[in-house]
Amino acid sequence: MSEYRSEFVQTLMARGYLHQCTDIKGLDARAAAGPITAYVGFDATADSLHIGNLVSIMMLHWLQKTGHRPIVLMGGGTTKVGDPSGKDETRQMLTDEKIAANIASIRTTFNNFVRFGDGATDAILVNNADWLDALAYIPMLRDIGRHFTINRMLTFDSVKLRLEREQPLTFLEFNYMILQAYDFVELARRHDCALQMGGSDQWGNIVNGIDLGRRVAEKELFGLTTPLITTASGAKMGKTADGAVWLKADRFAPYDYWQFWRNTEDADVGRFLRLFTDLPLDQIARLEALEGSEINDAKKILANAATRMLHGADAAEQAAETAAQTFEAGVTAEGLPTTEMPRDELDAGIALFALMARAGLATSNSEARRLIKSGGARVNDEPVREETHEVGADAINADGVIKLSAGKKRHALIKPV
RNA sequence: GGAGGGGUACCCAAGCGGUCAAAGGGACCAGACUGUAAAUCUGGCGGCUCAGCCUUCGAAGGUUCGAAUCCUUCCCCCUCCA
Repeated sequence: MSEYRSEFVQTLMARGYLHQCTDIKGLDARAAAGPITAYVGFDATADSLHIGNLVSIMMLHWLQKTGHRPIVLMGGGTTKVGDPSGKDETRQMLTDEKIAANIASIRTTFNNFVRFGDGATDAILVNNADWLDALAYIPMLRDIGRHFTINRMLTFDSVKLRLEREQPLTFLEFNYMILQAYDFVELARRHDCALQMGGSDQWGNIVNGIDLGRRVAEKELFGLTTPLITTASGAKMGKTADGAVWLKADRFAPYDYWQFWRNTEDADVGRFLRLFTDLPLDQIARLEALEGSEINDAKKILANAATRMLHGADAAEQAAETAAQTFEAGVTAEGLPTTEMPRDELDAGIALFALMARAGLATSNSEARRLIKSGGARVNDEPVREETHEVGADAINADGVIKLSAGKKRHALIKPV
């Protein structure tokens, strides 16, 4: 039924990963003819990727699953330069040590999405600092720089925006697009990489790489971008009460990650199942068709599958179990975020608002007071409206902890030690 | 270089001597309704053991009993002219 022959392109189309492609027919033909190598570049400005990177990561997953070889490109070199896209101001400089530490931290995220190794379609992870750091200035200018006109570089949004606002754009940052283009050429030479994938904001940079590849390496390269994922209500995905949805467990716990998916809007369930899980399409079609409260089952499956992909089966199961106990059985679940507290401090008694803040359910004592006053606070599932309510050792429940709740969804445990 | 306009809380944006911890909207939090959904309605939305106090309206000074509001200097943005 599909007009495409390669399983890779068919999958991209069917699951909704494709936004733009430089030559979809050509890419399809290449992928149908045999294994291709493709890459996605990731920034090393933080020690964790976030949910905005997930679509790209999933594309690498499908790439491999449909018989091709993924390259994870860590931007160890380009991070030193700083992508000016979408940034009003020059980004602060990171030290080499910090960048190296970030890369080391990020790389573990990929373990569950792609298989690394030495086989023909095994994924590899490379750092563009390996070649960018060693570039010699004059040869670089002569070999690469001559293919870029300032006229064209000035038309790029990332540059234009800065200039229009009279915000400084340093020569360093101005070079970013050249380096990213060069990355593609280098990967084509070293690893016979033929395709770059990325978010829709990367289109311009990707096209640059393709042009450069044709000129200096005489290779035919392809590029494709993924759509920007928003929720059905139009909000940008991944904003929560306290910031971004991170992919590293120490920044965003697996339980919270599971909850994030569990709370997906009805209208997004099918789309998210296709994008963020590896469940078969026919199963997704059935789940998507569920109506009314039955769609909650689909959301649990989404949460399980998405959490499993990132954090593994055990973590997913545990999160699901914690959620089932908390929301369905109404018992105290061990898996909730737990804060330890010295026993003697608890014996002395502490005001509820201070305890809520300490447990991370409010960012300040004032916020905790408001929360309690507005009726959102519970101690061991009993509503408490008095902000200065003393909590002491007598509040320790049968499970040996104190369960605090902020609203219906956020829970935390205080554990005496 | 000349002439105007402007910088207000997470974001947009009112206020232009006291009644301003600062209108309104968005985001966010809680309550109601539900299905741990959306939409809707209600309340909240600087900090502090909080009927009170403390710190905020680009920065620093000043006038005044009293300043986000007036004056001085400085920094930054926008528009038009050259």
